[in-house]
Amino acid sequence: MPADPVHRRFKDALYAQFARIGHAVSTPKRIELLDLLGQAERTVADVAHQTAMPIKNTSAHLRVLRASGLVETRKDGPRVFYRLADAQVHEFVRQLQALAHTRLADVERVTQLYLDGRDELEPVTARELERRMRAGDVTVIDVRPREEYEAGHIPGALSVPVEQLKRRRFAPPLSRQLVAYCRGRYCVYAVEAVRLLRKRGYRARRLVDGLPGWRQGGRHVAVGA
Amino acid sequence: MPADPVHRRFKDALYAQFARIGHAVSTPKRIELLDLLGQAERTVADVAHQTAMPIKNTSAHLRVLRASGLVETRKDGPRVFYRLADAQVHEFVRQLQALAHTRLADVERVTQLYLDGRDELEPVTARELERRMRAGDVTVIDVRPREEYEAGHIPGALSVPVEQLKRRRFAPPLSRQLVAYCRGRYCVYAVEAVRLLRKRGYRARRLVDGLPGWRQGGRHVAVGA
DNA sequence: TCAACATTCTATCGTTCATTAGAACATTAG
DNA sequence: CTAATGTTCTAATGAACGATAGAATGTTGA
Repeated sequence: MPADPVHRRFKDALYAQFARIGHAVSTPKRIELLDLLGQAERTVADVAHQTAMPIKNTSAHLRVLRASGLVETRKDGPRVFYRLADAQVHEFVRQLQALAHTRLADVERVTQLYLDGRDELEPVTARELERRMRAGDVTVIDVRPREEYEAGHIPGALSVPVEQLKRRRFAPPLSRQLVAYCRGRYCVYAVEAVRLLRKRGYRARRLVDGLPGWRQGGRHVAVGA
Repeated sequence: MPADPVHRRFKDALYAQFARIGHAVSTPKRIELLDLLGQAERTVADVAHQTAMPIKNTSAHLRVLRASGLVETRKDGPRVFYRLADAQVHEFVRQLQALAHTRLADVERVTQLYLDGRDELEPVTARELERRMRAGDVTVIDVRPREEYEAGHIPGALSVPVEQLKRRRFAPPLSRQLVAYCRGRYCVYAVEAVRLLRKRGYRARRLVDGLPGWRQGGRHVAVGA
């Protein structure tokens, strides 16, 4: 294989050029602008209004698009009209959107399958839960009776005793990932809670070994309401 | 025009999805990775080497590509193989490069700089090559690395990686007409090979647009050694 | 079980970039 | 000319991102 530095420099330069196009379509507002300009020639103020952006902002984006050669301008009096450079650009944007439609749908589906499949098989480890909580993509609920919660619980967890859960006192958005926990390995509250939540359409899992599992490894436990 | 906040939120969400694809191709190395993965399924270490990047770095980029659904993975033993998600991705990358080629004057300049007088090397069209091969008066050589040849090549072509060519491992009679090809329009292997062969007295030309150019039009591609 | 290897995860650093304010530049109307 | 309008330029800030080091994970073979 060519560790040839000349090849490398050439390739770097070449792909840097390609990336200029990619960069132009790497932001939502710019793609929306390209869509609008594909409809018809438009002024800055016009597209600014339609995209709900300040004019300055819009102007900056259009500048980037022009630097990448995707749009061209025409000046008429005080106004500047923008349009797509040619039909190939229109086709490119269209294909980008088609790709997003098919590929990202797949991503969602696969992710879902993966998560679901894993959910069936394995509860969450304390370690994994800790990581996910840091990432902020999971809500932890303590399904034991209130008193036990107050005596000690995972920091950040919500107190939602199973009784309340059954009465639907707890209704976060369906998109939210939930992790329930209770007393320990042989406590059925968490299992029941997970079953219930899944029936309602949530992605719910339970913490392995409950609160004791969390304590193991010296993790912090909060006390009080 | 709809200053309707619901419309706005919907549009923002929609274009944010599109931008995920755009973001994936907004950086030179990621486009280069997509090009490589379009040739054949590859391991992380493999593409890391070919793109002159540290493995960690490469892994991070591949992660982004996978999150956008453009590539997929397969695990075999300790190794992870990456490949394009489907043909649509290949086509998209191709179109991105074509767009860059036409829209960016700089692309032209850079290309000229490094591949001076490329057209003097008389590229052969796929159609013409096909005719000549049927007539049997030409030898086709694939100058890409062996793995890429095995992943797919023009039927009847010989695998002669440039390294071997330099070491004179390939020595047909001087009377033989040769056509070299590699990855595509921007691949320098074929150009280099043709120059080398001509210096040795052969009548050598290169296939325009390489293997992708052959594929276009639905021509058959052979797989294996 | 250990060791060796491939890859990914986590955290940090430095850079780039989107956003946005303020000033500047054109153009046209009066 | 001045004022009003439309647009761009310059600069500053904050968030996101790429690069990368170090630790962790997972897999294979001894």
